[in-house]
Amino acid sequence: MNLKQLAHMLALSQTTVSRALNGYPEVNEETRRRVMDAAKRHGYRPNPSARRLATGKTGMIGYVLPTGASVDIDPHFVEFLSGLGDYARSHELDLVLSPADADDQETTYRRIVANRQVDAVYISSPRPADRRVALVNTLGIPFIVHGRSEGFDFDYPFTDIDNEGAFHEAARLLIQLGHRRLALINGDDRETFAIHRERGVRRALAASGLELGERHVCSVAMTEENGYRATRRLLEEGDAPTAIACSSLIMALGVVRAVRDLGLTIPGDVSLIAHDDVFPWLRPENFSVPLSTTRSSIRLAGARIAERLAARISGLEEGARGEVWPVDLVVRGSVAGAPA
Amino acid sequence: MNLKQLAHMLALSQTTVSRALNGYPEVNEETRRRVMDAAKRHGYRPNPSARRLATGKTGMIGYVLPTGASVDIDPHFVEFLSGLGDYARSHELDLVLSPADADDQETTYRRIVANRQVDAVYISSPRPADRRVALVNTLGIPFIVHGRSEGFDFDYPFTDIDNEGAFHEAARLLIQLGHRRLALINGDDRETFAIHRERGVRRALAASGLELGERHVCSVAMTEENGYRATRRLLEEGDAPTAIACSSLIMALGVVRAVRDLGLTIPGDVSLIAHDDVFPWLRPENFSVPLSTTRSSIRLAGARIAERLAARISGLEEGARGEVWPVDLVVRGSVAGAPA
DNA sequence: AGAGTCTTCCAAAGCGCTTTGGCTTTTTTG
DNA sequence: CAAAAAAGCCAAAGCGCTTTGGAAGACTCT
Repeated sequence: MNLKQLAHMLALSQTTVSRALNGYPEVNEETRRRVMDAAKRHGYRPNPSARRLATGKTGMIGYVLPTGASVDIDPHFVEFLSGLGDYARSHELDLVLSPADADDQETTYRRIVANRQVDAVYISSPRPADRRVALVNTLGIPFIVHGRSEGFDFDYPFTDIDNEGAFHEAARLLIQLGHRRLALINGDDRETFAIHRERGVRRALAASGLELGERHVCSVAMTEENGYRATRRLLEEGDAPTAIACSSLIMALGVVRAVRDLGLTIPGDVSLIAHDDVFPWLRPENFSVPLSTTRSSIRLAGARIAERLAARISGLEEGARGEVWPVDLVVRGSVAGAPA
Repeated sequence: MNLKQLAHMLALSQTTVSRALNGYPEVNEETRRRVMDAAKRHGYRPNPSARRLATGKTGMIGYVLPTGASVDIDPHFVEFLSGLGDYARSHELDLVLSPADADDQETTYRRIVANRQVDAVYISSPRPADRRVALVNTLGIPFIVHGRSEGFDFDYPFTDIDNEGAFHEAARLLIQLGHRRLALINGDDRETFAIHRERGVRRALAASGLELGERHVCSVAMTEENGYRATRRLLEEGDAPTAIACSSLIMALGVVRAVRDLGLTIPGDVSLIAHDDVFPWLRPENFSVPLSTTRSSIRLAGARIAERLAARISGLEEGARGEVWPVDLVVRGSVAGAPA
């Protein structure tokens, strides 16, 4: 059942039927009702390919997925996706993932924009002066950044969490508990979130006249193994920290294992605070010692990003407003006063 | 730059240019070269929306993503996606995720087929007599199932791993080591993979005249917490098992924690074998006691599914061939002879 | 040399929708 | 009550591609 047939059986023109269906004003309400009714009765659904060719609208949002043999997609992604999908579903939006060579995403961005394959895109894991953000900004497609970039001469719309504030609070708590030597096991420090977290820790330390030792900060891919290695290194060298802030629950698994392997305890010898993105399958309260965390649901962020993208597509949202969500600091058993 | 313009500047008809570009035989090689050349020089890329309307081909593969507040997307998904994306990239395929109410995916399948939104779909986590498989089969869109369904009167194409064989081997090893009371901590037993794994364990036990006790098998969502709970329950009751087979590395984290909490050791008191889908961020060799596993890279499966989908789209693959991959049994420190 | 075959190209008809520009008919207005 | 404005509808022109059904010219064959 296409428009032509529907129009024919209603003895109306395609124009009128189309307008009736799309809510244009220049059609009699009585007629509109008839059309709507017939459309529903015959299960008429406009062909998206045709509509797309005519309008350029696709009803899809895009994400360029970096791939490659050595590229691992972050497990956070799936949780983000849950939120995004949840919102998108209720608004009949689909998500198209365009895989791209991790080292050349630009080509793919250009393609999906030139081809009008999606109505909007989002960008995640941005770095300072991220080229994707600049590119997408000039290409003129609606977008939202999940996280923040920095150092542009233009503003852009983003949704981020207060990484700096979160790690500032975490560090401040540890300092108040008497810790003097903190360490930070961070994610890839080319990404803004990691930079912000480090900044937060440093700021808290500085406020008490302390510093984050050169060797007390490390930046690695967020795997269990890396958490383990970093911790071993930290604790086996001289000047070992008495407290660790850690950027991910998965790395924290490795931290806990390393501490145990060294015959030390949490929080007796080492206090630990990790960032929790809220995975359903790994909860900080269930660690052998319940883990203190800075908590922010990445799933909620996904839903929010979808919401903003939808708003931008339909013109409800404009401008370059950035929003920064506060982060909870949840204290559990893994922190204690510094050992004497 | 569109076809019309290109044709005009070459003083050829759109027909000829189109055919030259798409490799039809009825065009002079010399002409084809000219066309190809000009196309490249001017960066001509056919508009996919238009092509799509004309041919019905989209260059996209689809996946219906079950969503809902209480629905958690499996973290395996992201790893599968890595593989899929990796292959898809090299073939200029995009993946469209259509979020659907987890309880009504049928509507979404019908929509994406009726609308011709994708050229093919894949289905994951199938159950016996899975309605999605039956539906997609009758709808006539090319598809591949990742995993297996059962109990149809038709065949369908799938790629699965030998879950039964893997768990059969695992159980057999444990039995050979003298274990008599095995337990299985399984995933959702409405899904085929879980059924197959249980079958594998039972078959191995039966071969030695043993059985899988009623209370020695549990089927839960694969979270750390559920692994923990299941293990506590198993080990605290009478008739506690001396060996555990576990369907996921994430649950195994909980198993290990529970064993430790009870003051027991692996493999001294309990042997443990878990299934490993090969996550880059959590490796069995890095468990406090290196974990024996049945191993199969879900990432490779993703790539394979993409490959088969591409083959089906282009007509290179037909029929309903199912392929079953063997699974490695990797023995590490977490298994030992049964305690006396 | 005329008939039949290829080879190579083209005009035009879709694909199914939206949107422009205009044409009636009805309603409002001075 | 005539003129102007508004309401309601339509034909047709896109959107940019593929594909059908020729047709012209070159080649082969008897």
